[in-house]
Amino acid sequence: MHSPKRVLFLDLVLTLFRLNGLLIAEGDAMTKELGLTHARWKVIGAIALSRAGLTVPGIARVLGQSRQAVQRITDVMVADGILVYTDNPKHKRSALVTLSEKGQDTYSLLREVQDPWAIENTEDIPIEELETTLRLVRRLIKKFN
Amino acid sequence: MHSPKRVLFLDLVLTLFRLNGLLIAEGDAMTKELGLTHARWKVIGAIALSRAGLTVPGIARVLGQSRQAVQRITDVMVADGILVYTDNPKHKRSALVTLSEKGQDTYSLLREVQDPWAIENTEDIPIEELETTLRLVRRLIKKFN
DNA sequence: TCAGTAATGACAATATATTGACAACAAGAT
DNA sequence: ATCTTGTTGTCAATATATTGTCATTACTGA
Repeated sequence: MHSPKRVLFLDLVLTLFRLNGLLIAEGDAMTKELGLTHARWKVIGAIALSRAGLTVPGIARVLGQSRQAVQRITDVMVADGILVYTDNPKHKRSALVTLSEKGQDTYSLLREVQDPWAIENTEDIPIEELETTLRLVRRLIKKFN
Repeated sequence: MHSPKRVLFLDLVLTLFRLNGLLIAEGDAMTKELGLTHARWKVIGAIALSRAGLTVPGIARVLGQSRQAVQRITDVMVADGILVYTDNPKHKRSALVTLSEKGQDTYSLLREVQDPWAIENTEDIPIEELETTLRLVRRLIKKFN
Protein backbone atom coordinates (compact mmCIF):
# COMPACT_ATOMS: atom_id res chain seq x y z
CA MET A 1 0.00 0.00 0.00
CA HIS A 2 1.31 3.35 -1.02
CA SER A 3 1.41 5.94 1.70
CA PRO A 4 3.92 8.73 1.22
CA LYS A 5 2.42 10.59 4.13
CA ARG A 6 3.23 7.71 6.43
CA VAL A 7 6.91 7.79 5.55
CA LEU A 8 6.95 11.55 5.66
CA PHE A 9 5.36 11.56 9.07
CA LEU A 10 7.67 8.97 10.59
CA ASP A 11 10.59 10.87 9.17
CA LEU A 12 9.22 14.03 10.70
CA VAL A 13 8.89 12.39 14.09
CA LEU A 14 12.48 11.25 14.10
CA THR A 15 13.60 14.66 12.91
CA LEU A 16 11.63 16.30 15.69
CA PHE A 17 13.43 14.20 18.27
CA ARG A 18 16.68 15.48 16.86
CA LEU A 19 15.57 19.08 16.81
CA ASN A 20 14.36 18.72 20.37
CA GLY A 21 17.84 17.69 21.47
CA LEU A 22 19.47 20.49 19.53
CA LEU A 23 17.10 23.08 20.94
CA ILE A 24 17.96 21.96 24.44
CA ALA A 25 21.64 22.19 23.63
CA GLU A 26 21.10 25.67 22.20
CA GLY A 27 19.29 26.81 25.28
CA ASP A 28 21.88 25.36 27.59
CA ALA A 29 24.69 27.07 25.70
CA MET A 30 22.75 30.32 25.72
CA THR A 31 22.03 30.26 29.44
CA LYS A 32 25.30 28.84 30.67
CA GLU A 33 26.38 32.09 32.32
CA LEU A 34 23.00 32.55 33.94
CA GLY A 35 23.39 29.37 35.93
CA LEU A 36 20.38 27.80 34.26
CA THR A 37 19.86 24.29 33.01
CA HIS A 38 17.25 23.18 30.51
CA ALA A 39 15.08 21.83 33.29
CA ARG A 40 15.06 25.35 34.69
CA TRP A 41 14.79 27.64 31.70
CA LYS A 42 11.99 25.49 30.34
CA VAL A 43 9.99 26.14 33.47
CA ILE A 44 10.80 29.85 33.42
CA GLY A 45 9.87 30.05 29.76
CA ALA A 46 6.60 28.24 30.29
CA ILE A 47 5.60 30.54 33.12
CA ALA A 48 6.65 33.65 31.26
CA LEU A 49 4.69 32.72 28.17
CA SER A 50 1.55 31.88 30.09
CA ARG A 51 -0.87 34.69 30.51
CA ALA A 52 -3.12 33.06 33.08
CA GLY A 53 -0.66 31.60 35.56
CA LEU A 54 0.34 27.99 35.83
CA THR A 55 0.27 25.25 38.43
CA VAL A 56 2.88 22.54 38.58
CA PRO A 57 0.78 20.04 36.62
CA GLY A 58 -0.02 22.86 34.21
CA ILE A 59 3.63 23.48 33.52
CA ALA A 60 4.10 19.77 33.08
CA ARG A 61 1.38 19.68 30.46
CA VAL A 62 2.83 22.61 28.59
CA LEU A 63 6.26 21.02 28.56
CA GLY A 64 5.05 17.52 27.80
CA GLN A 65 6.60 16.15 30.94
CA SER A 66 5.49 14.35 34.07
CA ARG A 67 4.23 16.55 36.84
CA GLN A 68 6.63 14.87 39.26
CA ALA A 69 9.64 15.98 37.24
CA VAL A 70 8.36 19.54 37.21
CA GLN A 71 7.49 19.41 40.89
CA ARG A 72 11.03 18.42 41.70
CA ILE A 73 12.62 21.27 39.76
CA THR A 74 10.15 23.90 40.93
CA ASP A 75 10.78 22.90 44.54
CA VAL A 76 14.47 23.46 43.98
CA MET A 77 13.88 26.75 42.22
CA VAL A 78 11.63 27.96 45.02
CA ALA A 79 14.38 27.06 47.49
CA ASP A 80 16.78 29.03 45.32
CA GLY A 81 14.47 32.02 45.39
CA ILE A 82 13.76 32.09 41.67
CA LEU A 83 10.16 30.94 41.90
CA VAL A 84 7.36 31.50 44.38
CA TYR A 85 4.30 29.43 45.12
CA THR A 86 1.32 31.75 45.33
CA ASP A 87 -2.29 31.19 46.23
CA ASN A 88 -4.47 29.84 43.48
CA PRO A 89 -7.95 31.36 43.58
CA LYS A 90 -9.24 28.52 41.45
CA HIS A 91 -7.78 25.66 43.42
CA LYS A 92 -7.14 25.30 47.12
CA ARG A 93 -4.33 22.79 47.03
CA SER A 94 -2.59 23.47 43.75
CA ALA A 95 -0.55 26.66 44.00
CA LEU A 96 0.33 28.93 41.14
CA VAL A 97 4.00 29.03 40.29
CA THR A 98 5.24 32.54 39.67
CA LEU A 99 8.55 34.27 39.15
CA SER A 100 10.04 36.00 42.18
CA GLU A 101 11.80 39.33 41.72
CA LYS A 102 15.01 37.44 41.35
CA GLY A 103 13.26 35.17 38.89
CA GLN A 104 12.11 38.13 36.85
CA ASP A 105 15.66 39.44 36.78
CA THR A 106 16.80 36.07 35.57
CA TYR A 107 14.11 36.14 32.93
CA SER A 108 15.27 39.56 31.78
CA LEU A 109 18.78 38.25 31.34
CA LEU A 110 17.39 35.24 29.55
CA ARG A 111 15.49 37.45 27.15
CA GLU A 112 18.65 39.37 26.38
CA VAL A 113 20.22 36.31 24.83
CA GLN A 114 17.06 34.55 23.72
CA ASP A 115 15.55 37.35 21.68
CA PRO A 116 18.54 37.95 19.41
CA TRP A 117 18.84 34.20 19.05
CA ALA A 118 15.22 33.88 17.98
CA ILE A 119 15.46 36.77 15.54
CA GLU A 120 18.71 35.55 14.07
CA ASN A 121 17.43 32.05 13.48
CA THR A 122 14.24 33.11 11.77
CA GLU A 123 15.73 35.80 9.55
CA ASP A 124 15.66 33.70 6.43
CA ILE A 125 12.45 31.84 7.21
CA PRO A 126 9.14 33.12 5.81
CA ILE A 127 6.59 33.84 8.46
CA GLU A 128 4.04 31.74 6.60
CA GLU A 129 6.18 28.66 7.06
CA LEU A 130 6.51 29.32 10.75
CA GLU A 131 2.77 29.67 10.99
CA THR A 132 2.11 26.52 9.02
CA THR A 133 4.52 24.58 11.18
CA LEU A 134 3.13 25.91 14.42
CA ARG A 135 -0.39 25.12 13.31
CA LEU A 136 0.57 21.59 12.33
CA VAL A 137 2.39 20.99 15.59
CA ARG A 138 -0.61 22.23 17.53
CA ARG A 139 -2.85 19.98 15.52
CA LEU A 140 -0.75 16.97 16.40
CA ILE A 141 -0.71 17.95 20.05
CA LYS A 142 -4.47 18.04 20.03
CA LYS A 143 -4.59 14.52 18.67
CA PHE A 144 -2.26 13.18 21.31
CA ASN A 145 -3.77 14.89 24.28
CA MET B 1 11.03 46.68 18.17
CA HIS B 2 8.34 44.72 16.41
CA SER B 3 9.22 41.14 15.67
CA PRO B 4 6.27 38.82 15.24
CA LYS B 5 8.60 36.11 14.03
CA ARG B 6 10.46 36.18 17.31
CA VAL B 7 7.30 35.53 19.33
CA LEU B 8 6.13 32.97 16.84
CA PHE B 9 9.42 31.16 16.99
CA LEU B 10 9.67 31.09 20.77
CA ASP B 11 6.12 29.85 20.88
CA LEU B 12 7.01 27.17 18.38
CA VAL B 13 9.97 26.05 20.46
CA LEU B 14 7.86 25.63 23.56
CA THR B 15 5.21 23.83 21.55
CA LEU B 16 7.83 21.51 20.13
CA PHE B 17 8.92 20.55 23.62
CA ARG B 18 5.37 19.61 24.35
CA LEU B 19 4.94 17.62 21.18
CA ASN B 20 8.18 15.84 21.88
CA GLY B 21 6.84 14.63 25.19
CA LEU B 22 3.54 13.59 23.68
CA LEU B 23 5.24 11.69 20.89
CA ILE B 24 7.28 9.78 23.42
CA ALA B 25 4.14 8.98 25.37
CA GLU B 26 2.44 7.85 22.15
CA GLY B 27 5.33 5.59 21.27
CA ASP B 28 5.51 4.14 24.74
CA ALA B 29 1.79 3.37 24.74
CA MET B 30 2.09 1.85 21.29
CA THR B 31 5.01 -0.39 22.16
CA LYS B 32 4.01 -1.36 25.66
CA GLU B 33 3.27 -4.96 24.75
CA LEU B 34 6.50 -5.27 22.80
CA GLY B 35 8.58 -4.67 25.90
CA LEU B 36 10.07 -1.52 24.44
CA THR B 37 10.76 1.81 26.06
CA HIS B 38 11.30 5.08 24.26
CA ALA B 39 15.03 4.79 24.73
CA ARG B 40 14.79 1.53 22.83
CA TRP B 41 12.32 2.15 20.03
CA LYS B 42 14.06 5.39 19.23
CA VAL B 43 17.26 3.50 18.57
CA ILE B 44 15.45 0.84 16.56
CA GLY B 45 13.68 3.49 14.54
CA ALA B 46 16.86 5.40 13.85
CA ILE B 47 18.61 2.26 12.63
CA ALA B 48 15.67 1.15 10.53
CA LEU B 49 15.34 4.50 8.83
CA SER B 50 19.03 4.74 8.03
CA ARG B 51 20.09 3.37 4.72
CA ALA B 52 23.82 3.45 5.27
CA GLY B 53 24.19 1.95 8.72
CA LEU B 54 24.84 3.82 11.89
CA THR B 55 27.46 3.87 14.61
CA VAL B 56 26.63 4.68 18.19
CA PRO B 57 27.63 8.33 17.87
CA GLY B 58 25.72 8.41 14.60
CA ILE B 59 22.54 7.28 16.29
CA ALA B 60 23.14 9.87 18.98
CA ARG B 61 23.37 12.60 16.37
CA VAL B 62 20.21 11.47 14.65
CA LEU B 63 18.34 11.41 17.94
CA GLY B 64 19.82 14.62 19.27
CA GLN B 65 21.24 12.88 22.30
CA SER B 66 24.60 12.29 23.89
CA ARG B 67 26.55 9.36 22.53
CA GLN B 68 27.00 8.06 26.07
CA ALA B 69 23.28 7.71 26.57
CA VAL B 70 22.94 5.82 23.31
CA GLN B 71 25.96 3.67 24.11
CA ARG B 72 24.36 2.62 27.34
CA ILE B 73 21.10 1.55 25.77
CA THR B 74 22.69 -0.16 22.78
CA ASP B 75 24.91 -2.17 25.13
CA VAL B 76 21.82 -3.35 26.95
CA MET B 77 20.02 -4.12 23.71
CA VAL B 78 22.98 -6.10 22.41
CA ALA B 79 22.99 -8.06 25.65
CA ASP B 80 19.27 -8.65 25.12
CA GLY B 81 19.94 -9.94 21.62
CA ILE B 82 18.01 -7.22 19.82
CA LEU B 83 21.01 -5.44 18.35
CA VAL B 84 24.35 -6.60 17.02
CA TYR B 85 27.62 -4.74 16.70
CA THR B 86 29.04 -5.45 13.28
CA ASP B 87 32.32 -4.52 11.63
CA ASN B 88 32.47 -1.07 10.19
CA PRO B 89 34.46 -1.02 6.95
CA LYS B 90 34.89 2.72 7.30
CA HIS B 91 36.09 2.79 10.87
CA LYS B 92 38.16 0.30 12.81
CA ARG B 93 36.95 1.11 16.29
CA SER B 94 33.44 2.34 15.80
CA ALA B 95 31.15 -0.59 15.05
CA LEU B 96 27.94 -0.41 13.09
CA VAL B 97 24.84 -1.08 15.10
CA THR B 98 22.43 -3.37 13.30
CA LEU B 99 19.25 -5.25 14.07
CA SER B 100 19.63 -8.92 14.92
CA GLU B 101 17.03 -11.36 13.67
CA LYS B 102 15.19 -10.92 16.90
CA GLY B 103 15.57 -7.19 16.45
CA GLN B 104 14.05 -7.38 12.99
CA ASP B 105 11.14 -9.35 14.37
CA THR B 106 10.66 -6.67 16.97
CA TYR B 107 10.79 -4.04 14.28
CA SER B 108 8.14 -5.88 12.30
CA LEU B 109 5.86 -5.88 15.31
CA LEU B 110 6.66 -2.22 15.82
CA ARG B 111 5.68 -1.45 12.26
CA GLU B 112 2.38 -3.21 12.73
CA VAL B 113 1.30 -0.66 15.27
CA GLN B 114 3.33 2.28 14.05
CA ASP B 115 2.14 2.32 10.46
CA PRO B 116 -1.58 2.50 11.20
CA TRP B 117 -0.80 5.11 13.80
CA ALA B 118 1.11 7.22 11.31
CA ILE B 119 -1.57 6.89 8.67
CA GLU B 120 -4.36 7.65 11.08
CA ASN B 121 -2.72 10.76 12.42
CA THR B 122 -1.96 12.26 9.04
CA GLU B 123 -5.32 11.51 7.42
CA ASP B 124 -6.59 15.04 7.71
CA ILE B 125 -3.26 16.77 7.15
CA PRO B 126 -2.31 17.95 3.66
CA ILE B 127 0.94 16.50 2.44
CA GLU B 128 2.18 19.98 1.57
CA GLU B 129 2.00 21.00 5.21
CA LEU B 130 3.94 17.95 6.27
CA GLU B 131 6.57 18.79 3.69
CA THR B 132 6.78 22.40 4.71
CA THR B 133 7.14 21.43 8.34
CA LEU B 134 9.76 18.80 7.67
CA ARG B 135 11.72 21.24 5.55
CA LEU B 136 11.57 23.90 8.22
CA VAL B 137 12.62 21.50 10.95
CA ARG B 138 15.55 20.34 8.83
CA ARG B 139 16.52 23.92 8.21
CA LEU B 140 16.62 24.60 11.92
CA ILE B 141 18.63 21.48 12.54
CA LYS B 142 21.19 22.65 10.03
CA LYS B 143 21.53 25.93 11.89
CA PHE B 144 22.07 24.28 15.23
CA ASN B 145 24.51 21.62 14.13
C1' DT C 1 -26.80 16.36 47.46
C1' DC C 2 -24.19 12.64 46.45
C1' DA C 3 -21.62 9.17 44.00
C1' DG C 4 -18.22 8.29 40.84
C1' DT C 5 -14.23 9.98 38.40
C1' DA C 6 -10.32 12.74 37.68
C1' DA C 7 -6.59 15.78 39.37
C1' DT C 8 -3.09 16.82 42.72
C1' DG C 9 0.81 16.50 46.22
C1' DA C 10 3.88 13.50 48.15
C1' DC C 11 7.13 9.78 48.38
C1' DA C 12 9.97 6.01 46.57
C1' DA C 13 12.18 3.23 43.12
C1' DT C 14 14.00 3.01 38.84
C1' DA C 15 15.28 4.48 34.15
C1' DT C 16 17.29 7.65 31.30
C1' DA C 17 20.34 11.48 30.12
C1' DT C 18 24.00 14.82 30.67
C1' DT C 19 28.54 16.22 31.86
C1' DG C 20 33.38 15.71 32.52
C1' DA C 21 37.45 13.38 31.87
C1' DC C 22 40.95 10.49 29.57
C1' DA C 23 43.29 7.53 26.38
C1' DA C 24 43.17 5.57 21.78
C1' DC C 25 42.23 6.20 17.22
C1' DA C 26 40.95 8.74 12.73
C1' DA C 27 41.18 12.30 9.33
C1' DG C 28 43.07 16.19 7.10
C1' DA C 29 46.49 19.67 6.27
C1' DT C 30 51.06 20.91 5.44
C1' DA D 1 55.75 11.60 7.69
C1' DT D 2 54.19 14.65 11.13
C1' DC D 3 51.23 17.53 13.43
C1' DT D 4 46.90 18.98 14.79
C1' DT D 5 42.29 18.54 15.47
C1' DG D 6 38.33 16.05 16.04
C1' DT D 7 36.06 11.53 17.01
C1' DT D 8 35.26 7.53 19.67
C1' DG D 9 34.96 4.15 23.66
C1' DT D 10 34.97 4.02 28.40
C1' DC D 11 34.21 5.08 33.14
C1' DA D 12 32.28 7.84 36.83
C1' DA D 13 29.40 11.30 38.92
C1' DT D 14 25.45 13.75 38.76
C1' DA D 15 21.08 15.55 36.94
C1' DT D 16 16.80 14.75 35.09
C1' DA D 17 12.63 12.07 34.05
C1' DT D 18 9.41 8.27 34.38
C1' DT D 19 6.57 5.05 36.77
C1' DG D 20 3.93 3.38 40.50
C1' DT D 21 1.39 4.20 44.59
C1' DC D 22 -1.56 6.40 47.99
C1' DA D 23 -4.27 9.77 50.40
C1' DT D 24 -6.54 14.04 49.65
C1' DT D 25 -8.99 17.34 47.11
C1' DA D 26 -11.61 18.90 43.03
C1' DC D 27 -14.88 18.15 39.53
C1' DT D 28 -18.99 16.30 37.08
C1' DG D 29 -23.23 14.33 36.27
C1' DA D 30 -27.35 12.25 37.84
